[in-house]
Amino acid sequence: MQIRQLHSWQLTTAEAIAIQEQLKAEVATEDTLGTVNYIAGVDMGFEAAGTISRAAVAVLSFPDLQLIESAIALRRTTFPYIPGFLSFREIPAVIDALETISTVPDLIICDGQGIAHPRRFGIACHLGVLTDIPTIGAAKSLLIGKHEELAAARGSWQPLKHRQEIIGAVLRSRTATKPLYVSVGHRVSLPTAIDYVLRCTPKYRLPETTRIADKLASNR
DNA sequence: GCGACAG
DNA sequence: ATCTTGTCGC
Repeated sequence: MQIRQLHSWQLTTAEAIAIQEQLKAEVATEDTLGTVNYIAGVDMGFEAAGTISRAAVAVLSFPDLQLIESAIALRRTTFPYIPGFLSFREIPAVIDALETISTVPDLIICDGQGIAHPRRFGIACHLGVLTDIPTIGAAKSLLIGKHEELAAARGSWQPLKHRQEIIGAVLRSRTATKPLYVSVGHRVSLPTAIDYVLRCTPKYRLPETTRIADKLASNR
């Protein structure tokens, strides 16, 4: 698939902030997804002391969650890890991998935040705006926001709030395990995002999509 | 100025 | 993310 090149990736943090502030206006928070037959998971791994980025994309059928196609892309790492700027470090290699797949996904679940971000433009939003494919942010830990205590049962969730705003949901994808931080990426509402994440976690805490992409990205 | 801080 | 073995618990 082809992905539009909206900007350079060789940036200072000040320039990155300007891009986030500009592109967040293109993020769609409502549902505009069609029939979902394929869901992709994307994840990153690093080699050579972090100098090489390894992106993995796994396209699974939905709702049966069977691996249909996968791709891996290696690329020199050019941006450091700075909380709030994850997309500038990971998306270049992810795009390389996405460009080689033939099964265009109807939905992408990202390993990181969507609008649950200081400027409401986490990696899931960024990838969504660039590809114009519906995306969901499903992170393993918190970036920003506060929430009430969460019940232990799978399926229970609490709104994640930041400055009077609901920016996502803290979701128990598996009973008695640490929750997932789910937020809107692009073209998917929060209730729909929660629903897809639950339907992609029939057995483990992490979505099957990211679990498979994770294995591909880590060489083992 | 002091902490918090996706992967 | 990555460095790393065994071990506790359902």
